[in-house]
Amino acid sequence: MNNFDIFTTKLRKSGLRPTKQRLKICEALFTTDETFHFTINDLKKIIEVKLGEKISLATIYNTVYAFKKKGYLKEISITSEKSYFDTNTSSHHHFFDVRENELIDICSSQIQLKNIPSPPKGKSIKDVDVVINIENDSH
Amino acid sequence: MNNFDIFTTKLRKSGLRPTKQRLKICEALFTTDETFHFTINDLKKIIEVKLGEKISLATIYNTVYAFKKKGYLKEISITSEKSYFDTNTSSHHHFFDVRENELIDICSSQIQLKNIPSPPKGKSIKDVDVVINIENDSH
DNA sequence: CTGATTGCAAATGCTTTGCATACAA
DNA sequence: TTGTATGCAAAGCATTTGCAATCAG
Repeated sequence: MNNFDIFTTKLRKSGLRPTKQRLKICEALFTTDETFHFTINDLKKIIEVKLGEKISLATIYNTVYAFKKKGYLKEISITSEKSYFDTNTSSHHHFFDVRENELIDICSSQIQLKNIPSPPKGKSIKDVDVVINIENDSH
Repeated sequence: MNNFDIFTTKLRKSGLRPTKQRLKICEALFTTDETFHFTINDLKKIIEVKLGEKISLATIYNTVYAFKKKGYLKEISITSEKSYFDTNTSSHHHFFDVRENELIDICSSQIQLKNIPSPPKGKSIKDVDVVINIENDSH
């Protein structure tokens, strides 16, 4: 399966039609082997600079949130004014530098979580996020 | 030490003068034995309804962030458009209902975290947040 | 008194919405 | 062709800023 087919499938499964702009968004998100963290604005910049395409914010927002809902992207739980997303959708955790607003992945197998309590009645666990907030030593 | 003195001390230690408005904010935050979660807007409403005092958002923001910086309040790491704060500053974790935007405390001793990786060089760990995202079973 | 704080209103930044135009099917 | 998606601009919130009026010390 080539990239075009992969992207088209991802979009269709997310309930979106494979339009030119959305294929560009897929190209920015899903062509590199390495995963990365981004804000909506980062993504817009990447598409403009690397792919030479101007896409409206509205389209980027709705595509990213559709992918998040479908599980192709994860939103990261941090105390920041912007939303951060991660193309690494496997279960894993993060260091978050609170001064620099910088994220670093932590492999999920590295941290052991035990005795996770049961959720309230009628609720089930979607996922568990661990954020290790860090800052410069000089504090 | 009475409440007025406690509040005055907290404010002074946070680098703020004990003004009438700020004492009201303290009253809303630190008089109940039970801890609670709130957004800036929640806090404004609480002060208006329970204490019959209108305080400008600007004052609430800068007071809450001063208290956070000093460690009298904690900001909670969740994927939400608003900032959530917690008057419970002891180390503990949260359930977060992603549909209802509802937070529930989890006592820190309940969850066991092992093998927390070392932070990058020059950085030290400020704190560790665990968020268990939950949703209704009917999904 | 006097300088720091408040309160307001305006600005900012992120995100969402509405609608005419463009485009995939 | 035809209906859905896009793009733009404008609206909506949360949060921040600037400055004249107020108040704590």
